[in-house]
Amino acid sequence: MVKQRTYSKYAKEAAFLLGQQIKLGRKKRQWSEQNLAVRAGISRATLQKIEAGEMSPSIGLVFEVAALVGVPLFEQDSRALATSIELTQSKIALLPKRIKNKTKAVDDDF
Amino acid sequence: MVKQRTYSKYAKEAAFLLGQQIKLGRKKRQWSEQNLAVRAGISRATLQKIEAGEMSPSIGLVFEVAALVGVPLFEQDSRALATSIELTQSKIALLPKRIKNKTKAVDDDF
DNA sequence: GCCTAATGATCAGTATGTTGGTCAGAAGAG
DNA sequence: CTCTTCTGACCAACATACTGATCATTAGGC
Repeated sequence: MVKQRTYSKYAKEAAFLLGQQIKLGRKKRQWSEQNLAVRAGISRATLQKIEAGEMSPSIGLVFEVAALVGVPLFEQDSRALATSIELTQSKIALLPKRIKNKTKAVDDDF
Repeated sequence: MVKQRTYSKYAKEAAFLLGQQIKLGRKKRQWSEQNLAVRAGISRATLQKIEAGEMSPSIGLVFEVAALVGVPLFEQDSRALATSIELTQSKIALLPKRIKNKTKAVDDDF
């Protein structure tokens, strides 16, 4: 039995772009797939899925590989991540702890 | 038997930040966990892992949820993704198709 | 204060990811 | 041209994610 999950175009493109950037980063470092796979502690088969931009690999493995080849996640400066986390958490703290049954779209957006 | 995989600090922070941003985006839209889970077509248990920034969920589910609540992935402008993909692919095309056994770090970086 | 529903947590079963192996084809070095 | 090994693709076995359910706690509407 198949589950046949569907993904939005945006999510698919983002995953694909991330995979391409990882492949680019690997090549710039002149690492073979096998080489990078060993460094990341994963199998070559999984690395191939990641670079192909498939949706199935775990986010942990993808981010780990991205970090290894120097693909910037969110922030250009890696030290800025912690700052962004704090900022985001403080924003969450300003909102009510629970959402009551509104289902209305307020959409303040970012 | 446990596998006990380890992740770099950078990868863990990135995943955590993404989870926090998703939680923030959900609250801004005043959607309950259940509400967002249904929209994304996933279980609430999985959504909780995603928002907690755990490394195990698949990148497809994480990106899909992020897209739903409007968290920007890579580019602020969602239309820019396709452009970035092309740009990255053209960069890859400039590099040799195969990496020969060097293992040297050239590190052109980004 | 009461009552409803959101959240946080855990569980067993099923679906799926991940691995290690293998194979064919071909790019690149000499 | 020759030889090495990188890449792309596929497989069965095992590890793990995902689900749907349930329970306790408690925030927030009235």
